[in-house]
Amino acid sequence: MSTSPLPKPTESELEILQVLWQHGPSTVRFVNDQLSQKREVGYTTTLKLLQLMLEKGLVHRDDDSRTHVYRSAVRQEETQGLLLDRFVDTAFGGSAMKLVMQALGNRHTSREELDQIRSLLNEIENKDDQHPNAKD
Amino acid sequence: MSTSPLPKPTESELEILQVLWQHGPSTVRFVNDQLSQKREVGYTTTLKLLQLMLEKGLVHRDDDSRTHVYRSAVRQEETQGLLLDRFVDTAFGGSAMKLVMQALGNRHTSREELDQIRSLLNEIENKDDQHPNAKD
DNA sequence: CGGGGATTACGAAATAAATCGTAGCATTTC
DNA sequence: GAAATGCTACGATTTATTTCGTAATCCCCG
Repeated sequence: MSTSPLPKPTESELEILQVLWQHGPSTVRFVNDQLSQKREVGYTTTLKLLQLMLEKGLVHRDDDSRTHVYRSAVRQEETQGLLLDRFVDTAFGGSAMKLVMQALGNRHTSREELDQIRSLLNEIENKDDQHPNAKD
Repeated sequence: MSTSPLPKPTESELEILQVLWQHGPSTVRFVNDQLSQKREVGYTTTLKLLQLMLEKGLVHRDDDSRTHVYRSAVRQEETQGLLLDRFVDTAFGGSAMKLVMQALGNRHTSREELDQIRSLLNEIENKDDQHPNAKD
């Protein structure tokens, strides 16, 4: 019943996943071009990373054609949730609350966003009341 | 204006900082005992880490007495803010909003906590009104 | 005093992550 | 059909981090 081993991506792997999440299935060339916009990175470096990610099960690969196409094997929300867990733990001593407070307090948040959060809060409160279980 | 280089602590260093933040200035022995409650870790490992952190400027050391006492040289909120920035960037593609939403959505949040956030939201909104403090 | 226990200093091994060079194969091009 | 081009495979190196062994030193207790 392994829902999914869900290996923990490193920072570089995360960068790649961002590209795949944002642009969909991509070639090594494309991913590398994207990464290169932010910083210098060799083609084979990106290639190697993607190969490692394939082994880890972080991505799938379509190698029908000579030029392989990679796509994310993990869902964005799920992965981010996982990382969030780890981060809350290591950086905030386990208190998600503190993290949220800090995230809200530290940076500028528009009124729109504030309202957005408010409705989320209400949703949570309601859902919590009715079906502690119903997800989705 | 360079507030301070503020070196980025690694995960292990973070663990130690948590101890120092939580318990105040401590001996190597104490820090090691605390860490050992979570996982096996050798005494000299902790010692070495603290020494490295001293060099990096992450901690101060009082070596008046033979048994040195270390204390954090960085403030908790500041450090956490720094890490949060980086994390938002690498894991959430820069959207702090998404992070907050996910943090709230994914885990159980008590009504009390929800209320806590609500008041924070109000505070922010008010403050924002009065002092359009262009922070950048 | 003198030994045992604890502490620091330091070097270096073990591990993890990222980067790249080179070789080899396939496809295109002339 | 041979050279040029572009791609993958793979090993090796580099860099960062964590871990620990050993030696020197100090302090307390008998």
